[in-house]
Order: sequence, then structure tokens, then C-alpha cells
Amino acid sequence: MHTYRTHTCAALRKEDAGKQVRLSGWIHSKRDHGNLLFIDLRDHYGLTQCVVDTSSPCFAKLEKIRPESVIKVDGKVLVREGSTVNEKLPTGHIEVAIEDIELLGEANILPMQVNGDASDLSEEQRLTYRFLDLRREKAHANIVLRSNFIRSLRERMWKQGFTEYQTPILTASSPEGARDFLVPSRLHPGQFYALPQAPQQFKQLLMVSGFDRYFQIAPCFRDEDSRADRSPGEFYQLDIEMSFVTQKDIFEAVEPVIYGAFKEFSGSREVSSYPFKEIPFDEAMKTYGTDKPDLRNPLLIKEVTEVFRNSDFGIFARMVEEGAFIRSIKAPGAAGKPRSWFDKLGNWAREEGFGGLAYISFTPEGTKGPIAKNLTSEKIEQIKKINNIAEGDAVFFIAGKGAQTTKFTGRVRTTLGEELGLIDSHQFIFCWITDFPFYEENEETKVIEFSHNPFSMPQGGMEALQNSSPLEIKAYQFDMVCNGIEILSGAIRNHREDIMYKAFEIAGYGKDVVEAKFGGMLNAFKYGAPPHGGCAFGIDRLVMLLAEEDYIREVIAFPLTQRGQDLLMHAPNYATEQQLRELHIKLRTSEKKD
RNA sequence: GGGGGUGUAGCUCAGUUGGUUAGAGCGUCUGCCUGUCACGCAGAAGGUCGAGGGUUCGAGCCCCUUCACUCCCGCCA
Repeated sequence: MHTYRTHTCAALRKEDAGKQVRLSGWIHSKRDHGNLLFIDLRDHYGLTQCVVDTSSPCFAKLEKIRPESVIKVDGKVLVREGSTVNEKLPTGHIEVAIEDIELLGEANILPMQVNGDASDLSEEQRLTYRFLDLRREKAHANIVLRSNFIRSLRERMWKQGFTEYQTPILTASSPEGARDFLVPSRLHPGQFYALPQAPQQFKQLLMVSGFDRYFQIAPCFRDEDSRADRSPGEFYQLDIEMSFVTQKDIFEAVEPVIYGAFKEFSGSREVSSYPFKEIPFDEAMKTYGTDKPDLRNPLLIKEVTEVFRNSDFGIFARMVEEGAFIRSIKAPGAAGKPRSWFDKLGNWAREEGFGGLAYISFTPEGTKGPIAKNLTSEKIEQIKKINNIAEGDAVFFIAGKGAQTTKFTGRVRTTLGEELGLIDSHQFIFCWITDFPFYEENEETKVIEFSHNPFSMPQGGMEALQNSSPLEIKAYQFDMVCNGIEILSGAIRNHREDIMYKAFEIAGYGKDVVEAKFGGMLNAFKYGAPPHGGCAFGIDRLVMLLAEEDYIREVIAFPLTQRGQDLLMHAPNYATEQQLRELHIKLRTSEKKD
């Protein structure tokens, strides 16, 4: 009977002592004592120490086999005694005495080390030899986590009554806003498919087709530049759509899924329970200075514009007269920080293009800081009260106008939270951001544009579009945020043809444009479309959060480089003359290879 | 499209003000070693300093061009 193994490399325990076993795996490490040779044999599941000495003919054979070669080992399980036990390994109480070995796959001299300290390998090296990189414990564990996490999401979606459907990969360009990947058509010269940026229109069409509670682990393609948390080209979404739902119904369907899945894989870390806090967009911008607030950070931004109006602190008083706002952030316990700490923060603010950071320290000797002496004690009391300040605290001020200042205030909040060690890395805190504005004004051109996607239903429907100022209209559009990272985006869709035309009209588009862009879906809306809505989680980012990785490549088995190349498979690559001919593509001579 | 960082041995890096023969750790190879578990000890091999050009008596180091990887802005839910 031929078999490669009786046990995996993580299976054997003390109770197996005396058994005749067969293991197969990679030689993780070799420790050659001259007349005694240990190897750690590794497979997907773990490590087992195997041992052989010069009394066996296997000794000489094994001595010649390089690390990371694949071998099959026959032997007997021995119990390790005393100091020979390795408590670090689950199999550390036994070892396998080698009686026979077979070389199954020889390894050349390695271009990169798999065992030992391999944490400082370059990206290029790791991606060129990704198959070696993925043998390393952390990389391997991340991919397994990803798989298990997706399984958990699927099971929880089924439990919530959802059904998984597939939608096309070869499709038409959709109006998501990103650049499409195009695939040339052989049968239709000059025409192209587009890879889906998201299954957006298809999932809405499924709802119009009478299905309900759709989900899909969906690949999405966007030809945009990458970031540390945004992979180039492709990524995966947990894509969801439901009929006859309100925004609240979607929240209630999705919260148990994400909470449960995080709870399952978060280990000792805490997960905030649902219902998650709902924060309207406007409030998020004021209180956190961002629409992606990290709620682990306890600091809150407080409006103090009125305190500085007509105050003796001339710079701020004048700015307020000119329409600026002043916002403050408490820095708990920061009064004891040295002057250099405050200077460092001030320099950072100046580097970022802001005038600096005004502050007041509340020390036992009284209030200190550049602006304290310019404020009456009455004003200082107001600031203390607004920010709930005690002795030993400090408070920072940010003054200015517009969205840029608001966003910078958010960054000051984050920086202070980090500087003061207020962010508990052992927590996952979720929240919803709701009521996004439907339109926004382009800062340069002053033109009214959709602020998110045009599929959303405006709050108030047709009536709001007809009677409200566009910039005041909110959308049934929402995000979910965890620890300062946007992990979901969703909306109640606009399923009414007439409201769609009106919404586009306000953004300056005629009927012809709407029909050209998504006539297919709009046509379907003419024959009985249910009210519907949905959302999509970014799966890669969720796994990043759980794996505590800063780079999205760490949770993708075969990621592209920052410039969108696959170093292993050499993609993209030149096509042959014949391929191009079949696709009716002519390259100029200068663009041909060679 | 723009800005920053990096590029030196197979890998990860050091290399002072421009000055003789460019170093270390790991890996590889050789020898020794029967209880290691990142085994240990001794020795050896291994370099177009990313590429091209320039300045200089002399360039890993300074200047220009270019390439690759990476981070950020733009872009992108």
C-alpha cells in the first residue's frame, strides 16, 4: 500500500509513543552534530522533529539534502525526556527516529531563507519567490486566516437568509467612477468588454428580477494606482443587496455577520457589540474631523469659536471675524509634557501648512502656553468647561476655514491620541456613518457633483430634489468604519426612473447621458422595480485588521507589485502577433517588443 | 501625472571628509562535533557598488540622465 503519510507534522503526541509512522514535508531546519542529525520536518499543519545517527544509512543520505527539500520519512515515535523536550512546539514532547527516507522534491540553494529571521526581506524578493515567502509562518497564517474568515462570512450570510449568486466578469463599462480594465473582443472588432468595478448593476438587476437577499464574494477590478491599504487592479468584496428594506433593515442584517466573524477570529481582542453607534456625516466631521473616525481614540473635537469672538487673543479674534472657526481638543495629562513636546507638535502643524498649534496647559502653578495670558480667566473657564478639563491636562486649538481645516483637526486628534497612548490596540470598535450629502460642490469649478455614487436614493425623494437646495440634500448612503478604517459602503438605491433623471439633471446631465451610462438598468426599472438597497464590505481590509497588518499584500496570496506587475507569472506581458491579429489590434512598430 | 525613500556579496545591511586590497551577520561550500531545536566551533569561496554618462590625479560616496522596488499626493469607496 502506497501512502505519503500516516500523520501530519502537527499530529503526533506522547500517546503515540512506539508507533510506526510516515511523515512527508519540507526540511525546515537541519542541525547536524556530526554523528547525530536533527531535522524539523514542516508541512501545512506544523513541525515535527526527526532524528537519525550514524548507525543508520539514512544519516549520510540526509546530510546531503538541502533545507526546503521535500522528503518522506518512515520511523518510530519516541518520547523526549527532560531537557530534550521543546515546549515551544505542540509536538515537542516526541520525535521521530528515522528508519527510512525518500527525497520527493529536491530544493536548490535558496534565493531567500524560509526559516529564521526573514522579517526584513524586500518586497521584490518576496514577490519574485512568493511560493517560498508563503511557506513562512506569518505569511502562511494570514492566508489561512483569510480563507477561514471568508468561510465564516459565508456561513453567517446563509444564516441570515442570504443566497450567493454569481455575476459576470466579462461585462460592460459601468459608471462607478474608476478607470476600467478592458478586454478586447475577438468577435466584435474594435469593441471591448470591461471587467466589473463592482457587481453594482447586476445585483440591482437581480432584485428587479425578483430575487432577494443576494450576496457574493465578488472580485472587483479597478485600474487605479495602489496604496498600502489598496491593492492595484483587483480586490474582493462581500457584496450584498436586499429588496423591500430600509437603511435600518440593512444594518440589522449585516451587524451580526461582521460582529460574529470578528468575534470568531479576534482572539483576546475586544469587539464592540451591535447595534453599532450611528454617527451622521456632519457630526462625524465636527466631532472627529473625519468620516472615518477611530472610536478607540477617546478625544473629541469641541467647538470654541464663540469663546474667541471679541477675545483679547487678537489673531483668533480676527480670524473669527473673517468667518473662521476655532476648534479645541483636550490632551489629557499633557500639562506635564516638556516644552519640546509641544514644540514638536507645533512644527509638525507648520510642516502640514497650518500656522502652528496654539495650546494652553493647566499646571498646578496655573495656566501656561502662548495664548493663556491673552485670555481672561472667564474665557479660560469656558474652555475648561467645554472640554471638561482638569488640572494636569492641556488643550490644543486649530483655527481656520473649510474642509481642509476640518480634516486637519481630525489628524491632530489622531496624533494626540497616539502621542498620549490613548488608543487601545486590543479593541475593534465599529460604527456607522450615515446621512452623507447627496451632492457636493467642486471646490475649483463650483459645479454641483454627486458626492458618492448616483445610485443612491436622495432623502426626501423627488420632493427634496425639486424643493431643496442641492447641497442640503442627504443621501440614504452609509459607511461602516472600524478603528478608523472604512470597511463597508452602502445605500438605499434609487429605483425610480423619474427620480434618477431628476437627480442627474441637477448634476448637469441630460436624459441622453443617463440612458447611455446605464440604460440597461434604467430600462429594467420601467417594469416594476422593488425598493432595494445594499452594501459591500472590503474583504482584504477586514483581514488586514484581523491580522494586524499594515500592508494589503500581506493578506493576499499572490499580490501585484505597486505598479501592477506579477513578478512570479510575469504579467502583464506582450501578446503574440497572432493573438493581436485575432483581436484586431495593431501596434505601432515602436510599441512592439524587440 | 507629481513628491519622498531605497538600490553595495545569494539574502539583510554597514561603508566616516572623495584616497591603498569595499566589510559584517545570515546563507553556501569544506573540516570537526551524539541531544540540538535560530545547535556550536574552525576555515573558504562569493562583488560590473542598479544601469549609462560627467566632474576629479582619484568616485560606492559629488553632479546629470535613466531603471527597478516602495511610501505619499492626485486618482480610487
